[in-house]
Amino acid sequence: MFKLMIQFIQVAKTQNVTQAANNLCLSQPTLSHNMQKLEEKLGSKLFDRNSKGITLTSSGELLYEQAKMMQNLYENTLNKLEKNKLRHQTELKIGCGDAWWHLFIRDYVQEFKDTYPHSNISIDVGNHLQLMNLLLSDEISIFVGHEILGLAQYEDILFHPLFQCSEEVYVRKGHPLLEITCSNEDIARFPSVDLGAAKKRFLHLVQKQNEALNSFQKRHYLQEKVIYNTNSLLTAIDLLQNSDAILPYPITMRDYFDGFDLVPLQMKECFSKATIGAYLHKDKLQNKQSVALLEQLKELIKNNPKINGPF
DNA sequence: TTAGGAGACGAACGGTAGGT
DNA sequence: ACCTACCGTTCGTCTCCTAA
Repeated sequence: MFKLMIQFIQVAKTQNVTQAANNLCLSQPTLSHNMQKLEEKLGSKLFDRNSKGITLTSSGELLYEQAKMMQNLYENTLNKLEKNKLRHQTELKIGCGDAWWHLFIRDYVQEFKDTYPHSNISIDVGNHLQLMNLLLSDEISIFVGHEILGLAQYEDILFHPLFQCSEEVYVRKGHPLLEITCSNEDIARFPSVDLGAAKKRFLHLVQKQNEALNSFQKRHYLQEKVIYNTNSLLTAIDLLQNSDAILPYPITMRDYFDGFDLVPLQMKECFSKATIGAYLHKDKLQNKQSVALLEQLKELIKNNPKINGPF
């Protein structure tokens, strides 16, 4: 029926079956036959036929107006479907921790927006466990975060290392620890703000550093340790500003924290070093878009002065 | 694999206007 | 009145697709 309508529009437009047939790449008899079939299907006479050619009847005029509207609607629908397809084909679904958002993911998203202005963008910022859940349920196609041993040991997940990053310990201005050069034992006496996965890393580190202490001291310390648990960076900042709590966080966030009057402690030794990389499904490695995304991230890291060289 | 239907084509045909 | 050109219709045949 739709094909007949397209042919009808052409005939009505040219008021000439032969010319319309040429335009449609059909033979004139075929088109003539099809117009009769259309009249039969609709039960209305659409053309007045005479030796000079054809003219539209009032029913033909009415159908012509409606058919043009149908054609416009159809073309708009095709257009929208195409745009929708494109939006989903190029859709960016990425996850990261707050630190990596500020360090380079934000720049990547900006580039993506410029390249694909009509594409959907979905960014999840959170801790590793949340992001891993999103990755496993295909809500995001990739996420950037610390390497956590064991986290990528799911059968279908790969960790692709990108660079190494040192951590510092941030506190409010005027914090008592700012007067000294701190050891890990010094900072362990203060409450720590735990941003999701940071909790596990920190406890692991504290336990490791205290292996030399006797078991009584160790138990005593761990029991007394106060932890402010949150999954929001802004809440963590608020907690730091209004308490003596400490926050271990990547060195690349120093400028950002400075804007909130938070400063790093002077440490006797490097507090911690982590490998930062991209987690993605193994099967996504066959996907051109995912591979391109990984390459673009590597390029951004290479050109980012705040990152001390790629991994 | 095959039969039936749909769609397309070329050839032939019919009707009419305009020129001679 | 006849011829020619133009336009649409009808008919027979072929090809391709689909369902059994």
